[in-house]
Amino acid sequence: MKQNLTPTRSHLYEHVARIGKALSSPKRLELIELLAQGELTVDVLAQRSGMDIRLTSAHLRALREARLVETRRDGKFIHYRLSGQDVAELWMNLRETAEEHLVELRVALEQMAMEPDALSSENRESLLEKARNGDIVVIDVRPGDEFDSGHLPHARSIPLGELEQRIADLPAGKKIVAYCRGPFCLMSDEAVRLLRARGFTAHKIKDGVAEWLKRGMPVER
Amino acid sequence: MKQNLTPTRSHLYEHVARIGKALSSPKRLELIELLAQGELTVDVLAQRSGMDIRLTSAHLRALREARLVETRRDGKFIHYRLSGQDVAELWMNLRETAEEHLVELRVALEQMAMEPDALSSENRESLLEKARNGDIVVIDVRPGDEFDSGHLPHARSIPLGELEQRIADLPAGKKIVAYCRGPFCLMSDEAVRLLRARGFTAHKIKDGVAEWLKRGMPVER
DNA sequence: AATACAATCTAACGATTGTTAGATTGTATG
DNA sequence: CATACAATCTAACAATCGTTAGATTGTATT
Repeated sequence: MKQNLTPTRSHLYEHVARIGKALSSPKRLELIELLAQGELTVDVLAQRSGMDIRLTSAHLRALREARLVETRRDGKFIHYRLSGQDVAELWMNLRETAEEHLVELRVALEQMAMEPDALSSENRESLLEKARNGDIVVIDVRPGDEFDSGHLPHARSIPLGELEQRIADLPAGKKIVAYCRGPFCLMSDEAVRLLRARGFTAHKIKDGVAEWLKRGMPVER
Repeated sequence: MKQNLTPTRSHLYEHVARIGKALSSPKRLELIELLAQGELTVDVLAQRSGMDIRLTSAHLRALREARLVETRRDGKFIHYRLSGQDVAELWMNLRETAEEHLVELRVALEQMAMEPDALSSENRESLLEKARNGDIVVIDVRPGDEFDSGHLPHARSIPLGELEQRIADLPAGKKIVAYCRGPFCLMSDEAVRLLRARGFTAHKIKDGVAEWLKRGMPVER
């Protein structure tokens, strides 16, 4: 990293490329996506991403050097968070551009996930409306702690692992709408499969909390 | 590039990371910025970026493999263009996030460029209004061919190199507003310096055509 | 003080990238 | 058909990066 005293044009691009570099690794992108849901410690990030904690730490270091994440110490634990809402939006922007232009990605997504209910900005509002009125039941199938750190309004927390036991709690006649972490998360697909097998009318939406926020929709705690 | 038959979660991030990788090189970012103004041939890109044509070609190849650019053959020439408006917006998004979080970038910009007129979305409209009424003169100091392929409404093309000779054409009493390629381009700064030395009231705006378009403003041909 | 645990640091490797330079392909023109 | 030129391809090198594993730091607990 040659740091000349008089900065030139090319230095400007080098700085921006630092951010690009931080976004050039699949593992780092996964970490950013996890952090888009809220602040997390290194070992939780390691668990959720399935990486070794040392590798996780190394990638977080790279993200911190690019100023995309910040840290906070709390006793033995170090909490990482995105340095701003704009970072989460940059990740989603990158993901959307990839989905737009990379056929391979679209194919892979179609193979893995079931077709979700389309969610334009109008029917995001109407979904909220129906959920408020109790016409539909919105369930959040992420682990309970993720629900606690922020979730869609009027959503009920039913972690995927507990869905089978708690399935009787759900009203038989109503349409169920499941969501999880976002477009790359498959827990809601699993939930919909299970619910349909038990005779429910169930759909998934692609949105996670981060996507919901990006569209200017409210999130509850 | 291991391509498994059954795609997994991690494959999804790998695809997105392909886009990130394409954005991880300063030279490639410069090419994207140039292309954000419109379609260009390889040798023009090489000239404008100051790179060897072979290196330019290699970087364009990387961009094409990430599907961020597309090509069109016209005789001996191959024209490159961004594969969509979203790519230009992704670049600007990346640049804005870098500017937001990297102090070094902000410092470098301040050292190199003069303070521009702030341009919120309201006074973008009012700038347009004043330019239409003839209260101010908007000059585009980029090379003439860049002006031809798209410019701000009511702007006059006065390439930086010709400004000194044509300075008499400008109305003495009116405020001059100069623009060029965007925030990383310094031609408008040079123009403002020259104009002020000759007694004009001159300001620059950071916007280039791409930034202007991103804000939903009209562009002329 | 000794132990436990979260997190980082360090060193090492193999793989990937950026760059350079020469050779080659493809198209238009005389 | 020969020449000119745009653009790509190929080979090679040094530099950088991702990953692994062991050693170390810092904080809380006993």
